[in-house]
Amino acid sequence: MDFCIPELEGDDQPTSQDQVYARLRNAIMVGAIPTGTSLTMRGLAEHLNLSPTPIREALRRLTSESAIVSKDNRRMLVPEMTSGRFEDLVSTRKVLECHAAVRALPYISDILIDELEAIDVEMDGAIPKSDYDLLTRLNQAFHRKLYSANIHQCALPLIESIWLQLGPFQREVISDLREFYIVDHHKSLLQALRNRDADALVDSIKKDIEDGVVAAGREAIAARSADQNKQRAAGEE
Amino acid sequence: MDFCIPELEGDDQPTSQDQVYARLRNAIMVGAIPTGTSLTMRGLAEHLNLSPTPIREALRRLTSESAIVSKDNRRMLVPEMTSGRFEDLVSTRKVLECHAAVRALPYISDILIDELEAIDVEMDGAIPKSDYDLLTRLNQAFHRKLYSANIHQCALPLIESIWLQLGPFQREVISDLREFYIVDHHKSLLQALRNRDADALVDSIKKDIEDGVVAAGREAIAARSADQNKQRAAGEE
DNA sequence: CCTTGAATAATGTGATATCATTTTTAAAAA
DNA sequence: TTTTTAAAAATGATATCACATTATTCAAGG
Repeated sequence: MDFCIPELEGDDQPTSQDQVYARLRNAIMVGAIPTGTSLTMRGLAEHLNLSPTPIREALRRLTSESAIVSKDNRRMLVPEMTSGRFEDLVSTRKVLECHAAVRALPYISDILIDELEAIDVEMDGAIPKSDYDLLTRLNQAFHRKLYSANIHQCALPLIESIWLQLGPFQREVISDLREFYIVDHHKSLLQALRNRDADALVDSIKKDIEDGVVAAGREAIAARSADQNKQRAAGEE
Repeated sequence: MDFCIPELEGDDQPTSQDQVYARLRNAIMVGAIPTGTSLTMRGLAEHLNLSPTPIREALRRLTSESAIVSKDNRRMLVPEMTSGRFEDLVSTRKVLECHAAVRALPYISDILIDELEAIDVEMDGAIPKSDYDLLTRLNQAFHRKLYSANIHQCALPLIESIWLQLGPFQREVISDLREFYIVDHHKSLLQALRNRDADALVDSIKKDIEDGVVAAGREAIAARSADQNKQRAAGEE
C-alpha cells in the first residue's frame, strides 16, 4: 500500500460500500492505483478506516466490471495493459460509443445541446490548467450526458466498463509524456448534433476517441515493447 | 421466495460465493426468477444453506452486470422488461456481437470451426427434445467460443451482460408461446467462417439474433401493451 | 368497509471472530 | 552465495452479531 487513493469531494453515496466503490473506481480511472500491485482487503480497510466487509463488496463489483482482475491466488489487482488488449478496448469503445450516440440522436433537444456546449466550454477553460483529472471527469460527463439522452439506453454501463479499463493506462501514458495535449472533437460533434447528422456524429466520435490519448497510447506501448526487446537482447548476451 | 433456483450440475467453482453467483446467474438467464420479486439475502441464504455473506457478494456482482437492479429501498430484483429497453438491448447485442465476430475472424482456425460445428450438431440433436435450457447453454457456448478465438477480446463480458438482461424475458416469451421454435443461422455462419468472409459473417450473426426469440419478443411486448391499453380503457369506464 | 398508526417482524449494513490458505521471513543446508 | 525449508505473519472466505432502516401486521378510529 505505497499508493494513495484520492478523496472524492462530492460523495453523496449512502452506504460506505458505495463510497468505497466510488473512491476506488475514481482512483482506478485516474490511474492512482499502480497496475500489478495487489489490493488487499485488510490493507484498504485500514487505509479507509473501515472493516473489510464493505471493501470486499466494492472490490467484487469492480471485478465484475473488469476494472480489476482476480488471480487464481485470490489476489486482486489492476491488470497490466498490453498492446493487443489496448487495440481491442479502443475498437470496442468506438463501436459502442458510435452506436450509443446514433441511438441517442432522435432524443437530442436544443436544450441538451446547450448543456453539452456548456460542459465543452468548461473543458476549454480547464485545458490551460493542465488538470488531467478534471478534464477526464468533464469529458466523461459530456459523453455520458449525450448517450443518456436515449432514455432506453443500456450501453452506458458497458461503455463505462471500457473507460475503466482504459483509464489507468491513459494516465500512465500521460505522466510518461509529461506534456500532454487533450484534443477533443466536441465542436464538430455539437455541430453534427445541431444538424441531426448521424454520419457526421459518428465521424466526430471516432475522431474524438482516435485523437484523444489513443495515439499517445499506441506510441507508449510501442516504446515499451521496444524497451523490453532491448532488455531481452541484453539479457541474452 | 415462491420460486426455485435450479441446481448447476458441473459446478466446479472454488468458493461458495462463486457457486452462488453461478447459480443465480444461471437462474436469471433461464428465467427461473420472476421479474419484480425482491431477492432478500437472508431468504436466499436460508434457501441455499449459507450465511448471507456470500449471497451479498454474488448479488453485488450481478448488480454491477445489470442483471439485477438495486432499488432505493435497498431491495434487489430482476428488472421488468419494457419495449424500449428490449429494442435497445437487441440493437446493442447486434453491434457488439458483430464486432466481436469480425475481430475474431483472423484468429479462426479450421480446428475451431470443427469444434463450433460439433456444438451446432449437438444443438440439432437437442431441438426435438425442446429442452430450452440446454439449447440456451449450447447456443451461448457456440457464440462464446467464436468470440473467444480473439485472444485479446474484451467484449465478451459486455455481451454476457446483455445476454443476462435479455435472458429472463426471452424465457417468459417462450413459456407464453408454449410452442417454440429455436431458429439459428449457425450453418451459414460456419460457412462464412470457412470462407473467411466478414460480410457474410456479420449477416449471419444479425439474422441469428433477429430470427431467434427476438421476433417473438417483439410480438409478446406488443401483445402485452395491447393488454395494458385494454385494461386501462376498461378501468376508465 | 376503508383508512390510519403503532407495534412487530424482517431486512440491509457493517464489524468482529474463526479457519484454511497463501505469502513472507529467516534460518539452515548446499 | 544461493537454494531449501520451516515457522510466522498476513490474507481471503465465511459465519455470526448488533444496529438502523424498512415492511408488515393488526387493531383502533373514521
